[in-house]
Amino acid sequence: MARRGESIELAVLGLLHEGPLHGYELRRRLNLLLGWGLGRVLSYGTLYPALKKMSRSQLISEDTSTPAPVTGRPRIVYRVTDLGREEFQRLMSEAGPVAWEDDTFGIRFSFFASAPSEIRLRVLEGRRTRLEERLARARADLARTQRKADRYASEYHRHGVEGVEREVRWLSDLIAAERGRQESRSSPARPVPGQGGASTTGSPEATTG
Amino acid sequence: MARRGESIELAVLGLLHEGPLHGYELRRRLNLLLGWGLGRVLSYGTLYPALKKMSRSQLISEDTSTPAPVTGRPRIVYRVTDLGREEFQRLMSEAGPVAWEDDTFGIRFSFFASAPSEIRLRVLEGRRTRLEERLARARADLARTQRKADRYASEYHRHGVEGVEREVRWLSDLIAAERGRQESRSSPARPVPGQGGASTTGSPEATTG
DNA sequence: GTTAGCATGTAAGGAGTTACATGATTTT
DNA sequence: AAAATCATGTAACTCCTTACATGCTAAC
Repeated sequence: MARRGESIELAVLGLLHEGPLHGYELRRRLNLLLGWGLGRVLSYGTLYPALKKMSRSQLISEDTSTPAPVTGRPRIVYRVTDLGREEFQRLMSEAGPVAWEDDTFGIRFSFFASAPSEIRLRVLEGRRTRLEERLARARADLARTQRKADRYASEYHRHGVEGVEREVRWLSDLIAAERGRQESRSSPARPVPGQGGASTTGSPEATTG
Repeated sequence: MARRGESIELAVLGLLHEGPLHGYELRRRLNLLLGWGLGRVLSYGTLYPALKKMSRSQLISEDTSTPAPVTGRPRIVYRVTDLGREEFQRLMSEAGPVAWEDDTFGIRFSFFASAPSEIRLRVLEGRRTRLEERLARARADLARTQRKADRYASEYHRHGVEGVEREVRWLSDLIAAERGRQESRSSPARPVPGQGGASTTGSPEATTG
């Protein structure tokens, strides 16, 4: 399982929810958004074929009407279709392990504003549980191999474990905040900054499970 | 240029320095050693072809003499050759950017015990510089997009930056320890900080600006 | 007048995954 | 009797990267 391919798809869908974009700008945003921004960058060799594929499966539409402002070339502007919006909600609601994997979690989290609170909470809690399971295993490994493993190897292991512990604390804070927001639902004094762009408050499918 | 391909090669070479191993056991150690241990595991579809390739290029040798103890199958025991040892030292000494990439850094660090202090220091400092460059860029991005980015996206960004800052502090501690070890060469056996137990020094003040 | 940024793509290939194939032994 | 662990491999596939191809405009 653990489809990696969905990561770009989800990210593109999420970005296009805020408004239409062309490939070049999409890539720039993607690089900022994803871990790509730190170090690695997404190549055109990945992006453009992915866009073509999504276009073929009707998740997004191509619009060549607006000519490029800088160059004279037919700049292609992409928009989410209704099918794309459906798919986005489906992907965001995905409750299975895929939602807690390292690579897709970051993307999901970044687009939390476009998902209902129940789903946010479910993804956050699932992620935390997953990390705690890992921690248990990792700590067991550490204790078991500490005697024979050399200093550097076990120091690296220890550092990794500490990093996961830090993320668990972060998740716990977020979960608490999310719960607080859910409880005070009756008084919408502090809504999630939905950014106006996509006013698709209609039928978020809520929870599927 | 086979940048990523070196990670398994280096890890196998490093593990075999401690003694001969067969594929199955090698994979188990690799999973503990690398980030693979947390979550993902290395598949046989990667390992065995990689071993064959290394065998062809004389970095390791196959030994089918010892029969499998459990099954009757011809268990293949791998050993580092002299050429493999040379290659290992060469890879460990690699001062270029490859040595600071996320994926190869962890492996290099885990095998620091097999490298001289100068190389350890060089790799640690290179890594820290690289991370600090990233931080500068990431913080600039954060400041620039903070206005328009929504809460969740920027929170994720912030969390990532904080994680990198944490790693920089970790590296600085290690570098200081390494320098201390270099200066007092006559009296060795100064341990790497953090050996004594789970002393999580997570101070809440993490941001520097 | 050359570098940098805008803008869209294709071709070749690397690295790794899943699924498949085989079969023995130990544990449940 | 079934399941897990030991043990080695191959084939097909996916995702992504690098290098290439094209050409226009703004800035230095």
